[in-house]
Amino acid sequence: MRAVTNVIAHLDMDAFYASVELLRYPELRGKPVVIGGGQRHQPRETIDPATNDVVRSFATLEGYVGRGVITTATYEARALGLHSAMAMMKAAAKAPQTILLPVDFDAYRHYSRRFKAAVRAIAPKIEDRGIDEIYIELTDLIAGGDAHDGAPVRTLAQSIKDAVRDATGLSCSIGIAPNKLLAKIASDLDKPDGLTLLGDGDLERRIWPLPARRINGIGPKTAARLATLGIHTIGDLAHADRAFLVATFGRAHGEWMHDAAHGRDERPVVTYSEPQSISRETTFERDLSVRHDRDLLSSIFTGLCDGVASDLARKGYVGRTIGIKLRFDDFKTVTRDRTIDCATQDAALIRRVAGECVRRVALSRRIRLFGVRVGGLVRVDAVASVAREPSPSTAKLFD
DNA sequence: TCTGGGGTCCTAGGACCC
DNA sequence: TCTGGGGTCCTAGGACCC
Repeated sequence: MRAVTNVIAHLDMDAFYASVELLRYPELRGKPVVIGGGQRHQPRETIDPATNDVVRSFATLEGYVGRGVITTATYEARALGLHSAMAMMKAAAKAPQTILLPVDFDAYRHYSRRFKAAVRAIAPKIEDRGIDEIYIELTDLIAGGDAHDGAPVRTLAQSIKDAVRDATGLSCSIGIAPNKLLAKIASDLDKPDGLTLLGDGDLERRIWPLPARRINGIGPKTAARLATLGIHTIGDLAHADRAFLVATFGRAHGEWMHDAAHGRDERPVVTYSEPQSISRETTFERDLSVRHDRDLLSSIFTGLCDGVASDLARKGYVGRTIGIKLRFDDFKTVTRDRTIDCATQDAALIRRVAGECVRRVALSRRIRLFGVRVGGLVRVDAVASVAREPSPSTAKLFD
């Protein structure tokens, strides 16, 4: 009997937010465009009196002032050196004529639901990995055929890509491999509109030359540490001594990295998971002083608590662990939390407990970011009783 | 010209209980 | 009185991902 080879796909929408915007504004196709920032940069529509046509005008990065970052850049903008997570001010200095559009999460969620439904109609076992990517379990759909570089796999993947395009007008890239780790790397190998199959022998040829950073789970910190040890590629990592990696990075992390570099990964495709926490946070346009901006901070705080409470109610959860996050002007971040006896989704109770958490932090610097989080979630219909604040809290926040 | 917002998971120490 | 483990929960920070 032959061992069953798993067939797992990773599907990643191409420049998702930007591509959704291009459906709406097709005249921007082919131009450098970035999505991000606040809501100040909506396109303006005017009527051309001569032709009666609607004429849109778009903001550019030129003269951008603020703390926004790019969430998505079109491939044309990437060619200019712009990429997601880049500060908009920096991007403006680099390529001021780039068109800037505000984010519209409702639109992206709409297209997200559509592409996932289209995939599900073909392959029902999918794992959500956020708004624009999923893993797809294909093992059972490849009926006995050769899992690797066989026509059935490629045909199936192409039919998924076609279904996504039919449902949304958008392109995606798919990677197919024996596990999630390799499928994820594969989907990135031929972007955009890619379809990459990884089979026997491809590990050494196609994966080992890649930077170690391409392994999902090796971030900037770990990659930098690896680089100081002379480990740059996935192949370097695979050839590194396992005991040395364990000694340097700890048992769990060291063994995981070594296994990953050898393409070993046995995580299943998980079709459902419960949320662990719900949070709201905001970065201020300018750093706020506890002394001079107390009323403003207090009303922002109340707004965050109200937001978390309404998210909990809408999604049907209550939680016991209430916490806050503060980021200061030096970017140092502190968190405080407290677990209460009875789970809640009540805004006033969240506000009171979170306020107690704030009072445990020394507030000597100006504040850049404020966040409120509720964790330890359980479904509201699964608990016997829910805690509520008897009356609106009058406790002062910043005394 | 620095560095968003929403998450997950891991680690490590201390409290507390058996 | 001293000497132990193990298990679980709580808290704070950090790395990482989309």
